[in-house]
Amino acid sequence: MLDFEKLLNKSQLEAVLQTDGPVLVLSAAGSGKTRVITYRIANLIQKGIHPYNILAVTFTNKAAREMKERIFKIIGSNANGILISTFHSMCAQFLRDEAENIGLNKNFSICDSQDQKNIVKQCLNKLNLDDKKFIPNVISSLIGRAKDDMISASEYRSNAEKRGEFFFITVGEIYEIYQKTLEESQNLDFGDLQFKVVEMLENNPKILAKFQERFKYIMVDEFQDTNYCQYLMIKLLSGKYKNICVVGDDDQSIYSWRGANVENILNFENDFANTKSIKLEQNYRSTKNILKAADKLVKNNIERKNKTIWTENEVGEEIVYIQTQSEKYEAEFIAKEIQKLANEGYSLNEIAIFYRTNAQSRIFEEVFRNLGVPYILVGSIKFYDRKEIKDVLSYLKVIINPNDTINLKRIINLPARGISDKSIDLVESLQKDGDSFFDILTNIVMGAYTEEKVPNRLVKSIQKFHSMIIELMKNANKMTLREIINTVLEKTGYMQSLYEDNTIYKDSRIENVMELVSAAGDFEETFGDVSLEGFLEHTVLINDIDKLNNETQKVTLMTLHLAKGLEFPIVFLTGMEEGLFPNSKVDYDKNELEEERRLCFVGITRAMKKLYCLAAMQRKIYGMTKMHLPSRFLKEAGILDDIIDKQNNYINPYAKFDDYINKYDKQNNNNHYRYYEKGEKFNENKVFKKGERVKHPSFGIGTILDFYGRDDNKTVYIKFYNGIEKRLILKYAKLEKYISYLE
DNA sequence: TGAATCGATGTTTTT
DNA sequence: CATCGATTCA
Repeated sequence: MLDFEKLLNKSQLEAVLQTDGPVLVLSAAGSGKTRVITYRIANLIQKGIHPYNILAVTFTNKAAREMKERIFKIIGSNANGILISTFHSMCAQFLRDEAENIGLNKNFSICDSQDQKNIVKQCLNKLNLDDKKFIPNVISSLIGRAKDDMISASEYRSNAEKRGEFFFITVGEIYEIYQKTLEESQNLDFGDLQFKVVEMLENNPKILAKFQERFKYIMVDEFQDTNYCQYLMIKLLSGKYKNICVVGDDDQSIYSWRGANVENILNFENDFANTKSIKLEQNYRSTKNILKAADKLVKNNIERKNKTIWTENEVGEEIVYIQTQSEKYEAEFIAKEIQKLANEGYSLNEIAIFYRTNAQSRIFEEVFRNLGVPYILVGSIKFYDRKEIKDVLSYLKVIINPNDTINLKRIINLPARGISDKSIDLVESLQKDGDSFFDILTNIVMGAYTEEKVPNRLVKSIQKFHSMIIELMKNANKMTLREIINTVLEKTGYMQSLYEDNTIYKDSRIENVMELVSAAGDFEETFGDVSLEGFLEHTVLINDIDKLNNETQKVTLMTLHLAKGLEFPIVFLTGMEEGLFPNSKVDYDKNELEEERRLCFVGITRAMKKLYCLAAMQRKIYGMTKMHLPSRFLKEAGILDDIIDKQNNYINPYAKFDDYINKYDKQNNNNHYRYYEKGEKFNENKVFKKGERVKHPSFGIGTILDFYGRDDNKTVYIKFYNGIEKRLILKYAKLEKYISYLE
């Protein structure tokens, strides 16, 4: 028996023991919510609840896996049968289990956001719409949001018609065709997985009753990130026994642009009668200094549940703020600092570097590679998103389900086998109701059409392709995953085409495809699942971060979004600049600034011992060098004061942004660090460069003409405004940079 | 059909 | 700056 009273603090204990009825756990960052969830599950099982009746939902596979590991560590095989899963994997599983009862093909494919975008593009073509006006990215995200909100295509359209909004009426039309395309190809997108489950539960009382009976106890992690559809699902599933425990933190809601609805957590008590609310406010992760900054920052948000976050941890080190000349020196500074930290005894996997946008990772990779800092980059281009991987996966999907037209069309002429886009159009024109694309191919092969309708040459090409697919389908049953993939690579000529490819991608593509084969092998070993279906589902629903393991001696690089749920002793928050973070693309009027601020809060609260905040004065964005002021968040968090001294003609960066930008000397690109720490003046500079204007306490303002010597003897040659030219020992000269914005 | 070139475009992205 | 996609050219 576990002694919960010893293992948990008062509120944690309360949350663990309160097993029945709706429970809302508001857990501040680092307050041990995973601990609560795992012990709560342990408690349920100890009380005699069968694990089969327990469901725990998370958002990432990593979180799910960690939770499983921790539970099995605590109570071992007693936990067998428990369902700990992400919303999406869980839904995919439900749908496959119930496929027959709801008229779904059990072998449906799941398409990712890239596929979604491509399908939208196809729909635009069909409807003859301008993709400048109806940007595929925007449309697919609108469709995604609609599904999150449980709005079907027809509803979407009729809603728009009621409002008389032309743009959205058209979006509705696209949505309708998009949905038809998916259905015909027996594909589900991420939104569908959940939408269909809710639909299934709403329309089939028997199925609903079965699920309700099974999941007597339900727990949801990161509840602030749930969307309306997920919320409904949870409400339905817990409808009978009402043993629903949700855990979340409204201050860490950073996915509203993905349909997450903070209201779900804010209104939980109103929506579930007799909710027991528990607050976890003691932080076990960070030092007082770090926590103070995070708390100070997030208090600037108006829309939040009021809570105090506190810790008994040590005060710890001051937060370090560094401003560098450019993004390159930002990276170099960090590299050197990492070296220092490593010498102090920190291991590299204790260090993380966060940034707002993926583009920022590039310079870190470059600098770290040059300086030999081992790093692991999480996110950005995901392995399974790569073209060559998607190609091979498309083949596999077609082998499982030849009616998957979306993927069939993707690979039918890849490598080229004489079935061009025109040929595809021709084949489609022969389509009759109920026929899939593959059915028509079969008909053509069977000789159902005359030479006039389908030219002989095309029939031959299609025959070859068709028999190849049939052959692969037959063999797939008898082979291991690895063998299947290897056979596909060989028989389809795809591997051959990679070798014949003479672009710069050749080597990496071959390498990646090999990697896929070994990933399939790993999958067989780890999951003991040898089914192709299982592997394919894994490839769509898994994310890079899921593979992140803490064993490797490498520094972690990732976006702030990916950082949620993780913790590191040392954290570097980079690119803390106005325009970048908060990002200038967010709509400040639509509360999106508050979400940026929460993102910053998430970043700060990842740090356990030491936090560095970095900003670059200038940064290349899309090839253009732009000047940036330090982020307002630094000021809000009390990390950076009003550092610009008005007496010295320096303006307050938070007051006159444009002035500062316009008048900054853009020629400035000498190679030195230019940084100052908290409390120091903006003009703190030990290094000067030729042509720069300086201010001397007695001689006044002048221009640097040249330098002589080095180190302590370094002499500077200055021509002052009153005509006097002087040679001065730099070390003793008490020079300041002189930058006037008032001229 | 494939290479080549031009030009538009670029916030974050659990699944 | 770098990438992707569409159009054009061979």
